[in-house]
Amino acid sequence: MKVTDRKTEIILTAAKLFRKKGYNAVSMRDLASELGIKAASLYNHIKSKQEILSEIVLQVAERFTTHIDEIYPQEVSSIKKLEAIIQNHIEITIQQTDFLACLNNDWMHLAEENLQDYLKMRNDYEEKFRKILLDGMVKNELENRNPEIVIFSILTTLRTLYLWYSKKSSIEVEVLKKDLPKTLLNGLIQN
Amino acid sequence: MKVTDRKTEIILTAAKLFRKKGYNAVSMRDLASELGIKAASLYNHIKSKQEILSEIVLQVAERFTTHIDEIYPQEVSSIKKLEAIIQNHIEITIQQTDFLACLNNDWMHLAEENLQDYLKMRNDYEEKFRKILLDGMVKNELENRNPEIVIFSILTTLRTLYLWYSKKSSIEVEVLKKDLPKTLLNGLIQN
DNA sequence: AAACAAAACTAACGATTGTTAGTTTAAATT
DNA sequence: AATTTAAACTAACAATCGTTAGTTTTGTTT
Repeated sequence: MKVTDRKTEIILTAAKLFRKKGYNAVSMRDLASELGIKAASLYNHIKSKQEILSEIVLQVAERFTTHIDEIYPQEVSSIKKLEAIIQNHIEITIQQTDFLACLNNDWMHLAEENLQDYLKMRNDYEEKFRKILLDGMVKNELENRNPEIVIFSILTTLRTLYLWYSKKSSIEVEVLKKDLPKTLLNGLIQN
Repeated sequence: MKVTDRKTEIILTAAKLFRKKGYNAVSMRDLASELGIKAASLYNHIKSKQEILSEIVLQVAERFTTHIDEIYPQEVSSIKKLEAIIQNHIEITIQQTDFLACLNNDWMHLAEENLQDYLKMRNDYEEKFRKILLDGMVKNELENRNPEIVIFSILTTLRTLYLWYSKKSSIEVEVLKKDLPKTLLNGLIQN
């Protein structure tokens, strides 16, 4: 019984390289070389370069989907839900930094069916997020403001968290978990 | 005297394609075909594919640099400065959507010297932004919160504004100009 | 009409791409 | 020890890449 099988190892290494140089800039020979083998040997473990990308992107996308499906129907305030979503983004960012970067940068290089699966998950996620936010505004838990702008601002920050996290890892994760929800939800200007 | 010379036309078309598919996924033949000519003909106007990328990225980067260099030393509140910076991002987003997308997605494909120029401009920009923010916190114009998290959150939203803008152009630009600063600076939760 | 410049063309180059076929080595199972 | 399986290898393929050289077409200026 292997702790990590070769396919997983290939995908993890691919994610690291894709993140650094982008999907199209990483050749199968680059990837093989990083693993200390020849390019042809990769095909004993994976079907194609495209399969590697789809495993990376869809795995993370499913994790987001699963979480929001769990949070969405709960009987708590919209603020609590938003906080839970933010925490989840932070955790995925920490645990799957490279995968998340691939999802952000290279999803458009997914082939037809994989691309459609991804886009569906992404739309469903945004739709649930939107409903939570609108619900909070209706119940006066959140300020009434253009919801699309708020959605965009929060989701964009969460999606690109990995850019910042890998640069400033000196700051404690706990500080991030405490201060990011404040920044995103409570605002900035003194009052 | 030409209204738009051929080189400019090539660069504009390239930016459009780079944005959609990424720098590495767009071949010189793709670009030529989009312009109705053959790939070799492009080289009557440009030196290399790399030159196209650097013209796109560095042109936008210089525009940001110029603006913050103008705002930075002014004798106004830090809030006013931040508002001006946000307005500038919105304007560049509207006027140079494709260029901005290229800067965000493909800057890492710049070759050595171009890459260094870009990174220097980017660092200088962030440094000035940071100083404006810290100054505002010292003067109690802004809430005291982890500045790196705030910087990240605001800059990330501004940088990726183009993603949202091109999707939701139905919303008036004026709404964006009014609501985005509020969202980024005033926060969300009712009080 | 002749001369010139600009901008397109055809053809081809060497390098690199993802991938396949067939073979050999190493490890696990009988 | 013999057999089977897993995972590496070499070699090569057709396609595509950015780019160059040399030529022809087009449009403008003398």
